[in-house]
Amino acid sequence: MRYTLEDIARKAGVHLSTASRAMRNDKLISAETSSKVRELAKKLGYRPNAMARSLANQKAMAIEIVVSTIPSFANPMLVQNLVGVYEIAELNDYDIFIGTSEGTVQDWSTVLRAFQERKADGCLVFIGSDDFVNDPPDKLFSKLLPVVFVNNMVRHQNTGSVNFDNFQGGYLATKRLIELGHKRIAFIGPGKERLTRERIRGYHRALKEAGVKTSQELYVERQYDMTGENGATAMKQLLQRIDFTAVFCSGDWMALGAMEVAKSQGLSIPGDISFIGFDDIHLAAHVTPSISTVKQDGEKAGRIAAKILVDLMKGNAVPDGNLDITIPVELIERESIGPAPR
Amino acid sequence: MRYTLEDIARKAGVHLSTASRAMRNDKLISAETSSKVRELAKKLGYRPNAMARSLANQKAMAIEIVVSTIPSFANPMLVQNLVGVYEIAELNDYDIFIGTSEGTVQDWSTVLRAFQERKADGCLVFIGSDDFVNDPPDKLFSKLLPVVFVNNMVRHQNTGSVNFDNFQGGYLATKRLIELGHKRIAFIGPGKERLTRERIRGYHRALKEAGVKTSQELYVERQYDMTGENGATAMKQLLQRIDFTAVFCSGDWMALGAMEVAKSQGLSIPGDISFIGFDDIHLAAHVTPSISTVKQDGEKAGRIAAKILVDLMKGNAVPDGNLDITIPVELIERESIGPAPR
DNA sequence: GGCACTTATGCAAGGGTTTGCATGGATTGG
DNA sequence: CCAATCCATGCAAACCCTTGCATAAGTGCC
Repeated sequence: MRYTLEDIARKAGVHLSTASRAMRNDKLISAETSSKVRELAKKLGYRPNAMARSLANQKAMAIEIVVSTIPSFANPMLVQNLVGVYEIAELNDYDIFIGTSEGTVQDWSTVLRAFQERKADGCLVFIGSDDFVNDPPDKLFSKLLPVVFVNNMVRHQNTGSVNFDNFQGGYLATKRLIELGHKRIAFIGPGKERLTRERIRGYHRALKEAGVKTSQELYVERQYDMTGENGATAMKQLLQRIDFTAVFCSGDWMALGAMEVAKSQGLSIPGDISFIGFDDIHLAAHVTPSISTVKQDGEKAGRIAAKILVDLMKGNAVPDGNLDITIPVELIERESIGPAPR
Repeated sequence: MRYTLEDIARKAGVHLSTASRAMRNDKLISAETSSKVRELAKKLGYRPNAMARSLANQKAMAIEIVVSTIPSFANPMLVQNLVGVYEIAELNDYDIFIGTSEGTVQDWSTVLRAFQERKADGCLVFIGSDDFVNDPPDKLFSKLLPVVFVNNMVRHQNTGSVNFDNFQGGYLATKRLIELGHKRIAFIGPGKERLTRERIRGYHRALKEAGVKTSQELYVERQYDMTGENGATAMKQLLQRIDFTAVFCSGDWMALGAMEVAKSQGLSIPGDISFIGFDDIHLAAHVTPSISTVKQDGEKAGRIAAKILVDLMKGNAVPDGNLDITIPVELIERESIGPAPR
């Protein structure tokens, strides 16, 4: 048997509205009545109907997590983010549900739908590609649905963003390679992602500072995800057309794929080529050789993003400076890098 | 501006209820009126309020995904499952949200809550541990909330399950090792998980069929997850106390961790020790040496589980035989196994 | 002891849909 | 031409909760 508030009220001998207030510990209700109602509710296992409550409150008490496609969850960084998000969501009584942009990168329909159907009070967007944000429909923002972007940025009303300091990451990694004597440093990554472009900026800055000439041939931009396969393909192209002594990969998976190719061609790591990745996925420390990388605190990013979103959803005033956050990164040195071969 | 059905009705010059039916293409409404209403709704961007609709229908049109903790998503098999689940959910207009059992394995509170608060019409449980199912509260099932278990099994009313043929997997893997001449084959896995226990059964069966004596010392059961760390720890214990030529690991991550330990101790794979894993995670093919493993079609499991759940939620009759499904597995041979050293 | 307050509770509208039943007009058949 | 039918639409209750306002009972004051 599932009880309704009315059942509880009747059995407790009070009015429906009194029971409602009692359940939420409203100070209007006497401590005596209040506890009587609450105990009865507890005994009967009563729980308020979330839909009715949402309807009355005009709050869904839910956050939509937007990813491009479900396999995105295979990205360990996203999982880390999620841990942080969940922590904050739970603390604030928000449920979390999943939406996809259905592959069509430019597709805002999920976000819009969540809002229009009032299934969520806000969205957390984990899509890094530019396409997604270049031309957000006015419809969306004019309606003031709170949205927080992770690894992306859209400045608008009711919008926040959380990004790692990708520029700094690219800079630190490249600088370290230069310190080790490398001059010809290749880059592999998906150029359509905002975060990769930032890393490239850091890469260029470090090269420029050191007076190392950059060459267009040293880039390989893959169109899409940072998968091992893409890393491997890019590596094969690089090996065919140019010589170099180090590779900076915009993602550990890509680094892993690229390293496999190098190994299979009999190259020694880091003897012949040094590799440096990005993300510090769990695996990076567990392969041979272990991968040097730029570490990002994914849980922290998730927590911050969720906090901003909660504030926006609750209508709390958030100082402009706290809406767009950049999180520092850290270089982790492991076996995959070494002095440049002479 | 967000419109309500009443707005649409007024502008279309019809009654609220007529508009409601028109939106759903009810045959009661004339084609003319119907299309007039629908076009107007489309033009104004009207979308029904999901909460109000849920309240009226007594359907949340949502599925809750229950995992033990968020980091479970780091398990690639779960992600594969999710791909399948999402496909079916979307097809049937169900939303998906995430719940955890909050670490306390025995905690059914999330599942109960989803049901009591009517936020979900059914649950998909991705928790393999026995604790979780040993003593499910009657409350739960007496209320007939549809639940489908993946990698676990609870036979009850309104309940389904999807499991891989773990027995067969354990059997095939072990048999292959035996064919390669191995006699002392160790096992590593979390014994509290139903799926691992099945694999152990298969392992024993193969040994028994071949007349190979099994030894208690060859097991190492780790309490919890199939992480690389646990695999490594177990491997260290094994190496200290006994000699063997092959290890069957109940999970590729464990195999990877165990292999790292072996390599770090100067053992050659598969020269000195053969390794075989389970799951065929993406990574298995990309490490050196690549890992032989038992492959499971995760997406298929997800799809089947979701289909069963949808049927249960909709009240469709499901023949008893279609409620508990076992999916075949396949042995994938890679570099990590070879003939037993003599 | 009447007045102004405070405190605890009840009343009823409102939130946006769905849906069984009633109604009114048009159509058919005898 | 009227009764019987049918079709399209309107009416109102129901889903379950929240909340501003009204009411009733209890307190203190002069």
